[in-house]
Amino acid sequence: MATLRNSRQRTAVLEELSSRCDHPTAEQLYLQLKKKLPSLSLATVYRNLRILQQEGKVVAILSSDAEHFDISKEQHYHLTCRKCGKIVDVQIENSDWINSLVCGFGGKVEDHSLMFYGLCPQCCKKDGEKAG
Amino acid sequence: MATLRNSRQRTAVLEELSSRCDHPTAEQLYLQLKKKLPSLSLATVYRNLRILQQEGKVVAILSSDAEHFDISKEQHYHLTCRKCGKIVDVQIENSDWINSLVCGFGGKVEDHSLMFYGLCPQCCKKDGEKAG
DNA sequence: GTCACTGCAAACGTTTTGCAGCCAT
DNA sequence: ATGGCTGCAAAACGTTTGCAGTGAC
Repeated sequence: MATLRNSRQRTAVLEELSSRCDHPTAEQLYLQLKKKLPSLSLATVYRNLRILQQEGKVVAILSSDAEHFDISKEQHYHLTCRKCGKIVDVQIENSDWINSLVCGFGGKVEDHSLMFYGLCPQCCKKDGEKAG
Repeated sequence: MATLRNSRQRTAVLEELSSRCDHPTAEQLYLQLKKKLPSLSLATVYRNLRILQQEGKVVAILSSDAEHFDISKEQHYHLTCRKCGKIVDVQIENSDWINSLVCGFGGKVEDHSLMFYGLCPQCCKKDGEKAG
């Protein structure tokens, strides 16, 4: 791989992603960043996200609508709210253990990706109020 | 929802999917089915896959290349081989536990989707031969 | 006869790519 | 000055939709 340079755009993508706690799509990221870098192009956002992904600094979250992105901090997972559609972080106990749940398999399990579905804390609270 | 009819095309999609142990994309399914139903259209395959998905007879598998499909049999998971790209079935112990692994979360966990990554049995065997 | 379904083609939204010029090293 | 990077525009990709005609009930 060629030696990477530090472009203002790549730095901005990584900083913006680090400062947000939602998990934006490339376009959401682009719309926000365009306010500070008006000449920014969506293609540049995509290119940098792919580069940062290869570097291991960013992880992609597959979703049925579009790909979402997250900075890769310590091990954690995501839950997609079936009501408001938001993707929120969740913590898990014993995540190391998940790969070893696979049984009777002749191959090799190295990694996994896990998405939860349900209600985010906000929507869950609203649901409780309505029911109560 | 309107009353469903039994079309030759929908039956064929479900049968083909049941008879295969790989997890084809809509297009792979289409190419195979076109041999028996030459007038078949890719749009019809997509439409029927969505209908069967809503009926709960088919499940979609999100992947970075394209959506893959599987008949919904008893609970099982998938592993994507990082060498040959195939998606293979894996069995898991105690899959009911997975939702309850989430801790300190104010929302509600109802479901999850889990994809493993590693080597399929075939590629794992080849790797062993090369190393040994 | 009704209306769910089909094939076709065109449209859609997301992501990638080719290119000429730009800017960090 | 090299060549990784940018913006732009066009293309490519997987998937969906509108429509007129067809076929299951």
